[in-house]
Amino acid sequence: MGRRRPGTPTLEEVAAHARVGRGTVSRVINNAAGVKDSTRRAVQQAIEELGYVPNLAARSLAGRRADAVALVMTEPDWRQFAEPFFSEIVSSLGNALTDTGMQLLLTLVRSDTERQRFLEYARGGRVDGVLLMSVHAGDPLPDMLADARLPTVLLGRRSGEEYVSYVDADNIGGARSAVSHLAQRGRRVIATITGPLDLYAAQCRLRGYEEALKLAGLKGEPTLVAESDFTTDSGRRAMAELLERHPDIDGVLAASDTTAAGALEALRAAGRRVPEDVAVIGFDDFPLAQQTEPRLTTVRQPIEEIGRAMIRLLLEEMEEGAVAWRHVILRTELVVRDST
Amino acid sequence: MGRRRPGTPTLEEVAAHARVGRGTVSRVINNAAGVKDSTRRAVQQAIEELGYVPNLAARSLAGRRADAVALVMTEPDWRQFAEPFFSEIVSSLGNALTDTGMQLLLTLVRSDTERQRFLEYARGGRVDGVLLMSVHAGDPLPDMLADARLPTVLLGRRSGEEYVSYVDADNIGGARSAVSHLAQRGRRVIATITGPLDLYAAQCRLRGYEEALKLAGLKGEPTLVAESDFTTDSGRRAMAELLERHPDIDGVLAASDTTAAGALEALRAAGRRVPEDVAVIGFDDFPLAQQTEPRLTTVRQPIEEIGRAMIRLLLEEMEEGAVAWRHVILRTELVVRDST
DNA sequence: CTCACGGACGGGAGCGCTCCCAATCCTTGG
DNA sequence: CCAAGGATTGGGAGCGCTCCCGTCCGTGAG
Repeated sequence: MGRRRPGTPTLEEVAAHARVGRGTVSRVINNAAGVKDSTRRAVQQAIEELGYVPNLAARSLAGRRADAVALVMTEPDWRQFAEPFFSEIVSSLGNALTDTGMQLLLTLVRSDTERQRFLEYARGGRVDGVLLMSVHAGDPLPDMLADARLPTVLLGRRSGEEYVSYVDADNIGGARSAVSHLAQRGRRVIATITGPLDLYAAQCRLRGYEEALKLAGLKGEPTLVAESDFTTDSGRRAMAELLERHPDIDGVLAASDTTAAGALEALRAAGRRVPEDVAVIGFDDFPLAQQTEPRLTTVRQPIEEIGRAMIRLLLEEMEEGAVAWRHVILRTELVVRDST
Repeated sequence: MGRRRPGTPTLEEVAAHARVGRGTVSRVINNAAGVKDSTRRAVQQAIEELGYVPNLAARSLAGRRADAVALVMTEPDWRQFAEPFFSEIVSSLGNALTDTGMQLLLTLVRSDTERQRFLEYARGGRVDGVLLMSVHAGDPLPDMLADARLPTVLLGRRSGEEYVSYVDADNIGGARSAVSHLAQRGRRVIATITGPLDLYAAQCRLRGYEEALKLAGLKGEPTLVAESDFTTDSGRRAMAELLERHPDIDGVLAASDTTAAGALEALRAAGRRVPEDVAVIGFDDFPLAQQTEPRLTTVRQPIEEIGRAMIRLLLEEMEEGAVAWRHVILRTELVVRDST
């Protein structure tokens, strides 16, 4: 396959055109110090005139870096692709990356073939580091990346025993404070709609729910727990199911705002008033949470900070060569609105 | 910044270890012909033992290709990120790319800075070609890419006068056949919920709607047209608005299945039966269309084929160096279900 | 006027791979 | 048994850039 692009001018040609040496042009391009102002201008003009664009492959080869990081989504995430969480995270990563000059590359890993290809890509040095979206329990990719000594940061963790670097929110604490809040408002039959339980984050939120029930001296029953997959639809279904099992429910913690939105619909359909009959709390604090009727009380995840923290950890690992793992757990915050 | 990864073995070292020449190892890696079987095995073993991974920067520099293509989403698309269309397209592109050995890289361009950075990335030779998601009217990126002589293929076009290569569905024909179908079933007051009209595709669907009305001898009124942004919510709102303006509406063409789903909700809320009182047609034929109540009659876009066609065009341009523009318009198909 | 010193600048030495031609090795046919 | 011809193989010549060291020039002190 002949994929060559037509002859772009090279550094050398720019140098000749500006009547300076190769090194000087390189210095100008990377705006390093130690170039007289007049020279710099001359070089810049030559670059302009020739329409020079640095060849990144050559730079990468000589400089031993790629100036790019990958954000990988593995198959199970893919179904969450449509959820706001995803686009919010991508945005925050993009923001955090802007002044490093690195490109953010999203890649999809849906099969073994694709995983293999991505590994070759990453190990081949096309990215300096890898960010992984919410990894699921058995995902082998993080370890493969760690084995390849590629700087890697997970969003969330696969279990309590995670060694690869990660940034996570305090899901247990968030869920606990939400449920405590419900209990304080006098709710006595509190149900929860969890996320997919192969996600550690979903497990943690469930644990926080259980802990808070115990603390409040309320009884927890398995029938008060329904699983969803974070979609509005599954939230609606789960809520309907819960209502059928426990018509006396007066409080619900949903695993995400999207799920909570579905729960609200189901409650409305069942003729329950929110918050009078049933109080509802979401999780995440997406913009969505302020558009529901009533506006949603929810547990805020600091998404912007999560993105910043991930990039910071990644840069640190790149700096020192992935010799240590760092874990950051960010505090969550209960945002009280009209649904409780 | 020191982003160097620890010393991976090089081709040369593999060659030494297998007691062959550099060229032979290269041949084995790229599994080119002309290597004795015994030699090939020896080399493969050496690769295995040393854990060799080819350095892609070097390959890229020497081979003048990147073995990667970018899929760019510009800001206005970003809001559609959450729509199923997007993930379906990405999937189909991924499928179409599997046996070319190229990596698919999604990149986000949300600002001028990011556009500039992406251009440097692409012009710097880090990708062999660029795919652009549904471009909006004034988007300058396609032309910038064309100027840089980068193989580029758009999904959809910006106007009827598009020169850059693109793959599009026959939106006019699809809308026309949908509305004709409504007319044949005896509907007389047919409204439409369009997509964002700065998208040419949305304009085309509107045009098809108008043409079909004329053909059926029905009157078209501006008040029968409402604009949406492809979301379920906006579909619901648009439908409510239309019903208010024309309580006698008996047929609706929505700009997408998502919008149609919103319309269905609004109709239900208004106490209209579908299809008895009002017939509804969607556009796209997403899985969603079979989950609504009633199941949606819709205009099918051949997404898998769109993906395949985009990749095919891109490969052709890469092959011959972007000397010609190709346009492919794929036929759409009316899928009749229960909503008409 | 001479000498030391520091800021600018030039260009050699790779980075690790692909391309390609020349050299070498085997076969096969006479 | 020998030569011709195809199958294999080795390795030189880059690809375009960064790194870094040595040179050159101007300046101020002696």
